[in-house]
Amino acid sequence: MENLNDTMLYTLDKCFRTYNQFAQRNVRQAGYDITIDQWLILKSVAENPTITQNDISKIVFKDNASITRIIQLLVGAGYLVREAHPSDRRRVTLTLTDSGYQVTQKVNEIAIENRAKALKNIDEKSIEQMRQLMQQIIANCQQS
Amino acid sequence: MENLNDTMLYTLDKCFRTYNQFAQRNVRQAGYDITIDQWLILKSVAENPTITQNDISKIVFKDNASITRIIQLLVGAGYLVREAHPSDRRRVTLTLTDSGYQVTQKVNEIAIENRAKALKNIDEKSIEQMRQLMQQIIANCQQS
DNA sequence: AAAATTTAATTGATATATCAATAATTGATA
DNA sequence: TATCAATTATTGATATATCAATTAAATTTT
Repeated sequence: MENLNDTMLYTLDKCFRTYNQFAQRNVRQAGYDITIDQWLILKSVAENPTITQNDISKIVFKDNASITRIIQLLVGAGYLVREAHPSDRRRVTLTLTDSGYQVTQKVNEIAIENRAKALKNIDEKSIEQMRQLMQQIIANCQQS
Repeated sequence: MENLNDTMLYTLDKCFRTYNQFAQRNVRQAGYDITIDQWLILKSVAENPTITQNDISKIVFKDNASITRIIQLLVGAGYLVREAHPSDRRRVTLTLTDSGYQVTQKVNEIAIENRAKALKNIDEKSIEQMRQLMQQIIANCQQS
């Protein structure tokens, strides 16, 4: 059996987890009681007010059921309002409350700092190369 | 607010999740009722029989508590045996059962195929570059 | 229009992630 | 050696992930 450490995908796993933990820690230390995942959903709604939960699940690459539950928490926290969709009653209309909007903005600032710190000392070209490589991996996994 | 899609770390998230879902699907479709996370722990024990749960948590980059719970499931499934450590009673000695060893081997074969499929059409040099870049990101996140 | 299909969202069950608190033991030190 | 500190693992509480099943509504087909 080859060594776990040798594989690129092991490093991908580690990189993802390390960054997530790092980003979450910074948000919490700044005094915001919200998870990165919750923020991503608020952000999606802020950027597209007519978005559906299905759309969100595709954007943040999660299961539909997860989105439902995270949104329940966000409604409970007073960051989001759920209303019936006017023309399609299967759907739900999501709206940010004032405090939801505030938090989204503030955490967004922290997220930008996080990215800058995580990508420190890495040049643009390398980042773009890595992005393309990851797109290729994504495509490979979606085909086979 | 910039677009979610623009960021490299969004792609990292997507790549990680896509690969994980892909790998898990292939293991399940091959008829094995085990998660990738469970397999990683079995593999760690197979490769190092004197390993502690703390060590495992570092290797697979997870919380200690998660490891405890995954191991409980693996013991319940008959893949692992837990015994008291002879000299240090805080520790636990983990041993693979026969069936645990079988499953570890079989899933390992699938994992190798998964990697090959995921990294198809990507040359060695690019993979190595990406690995180094991710190491840099990991280092950046661990410092700041 | 009635029936069948598709779509949007929810729920149940179980697995995993994370933080905080705790228990038990061992190691270090005064 | 008695105390304090560090280590190893567990547990509780809560959040998220995933699959499967379900509900309700809209769309398509017959």
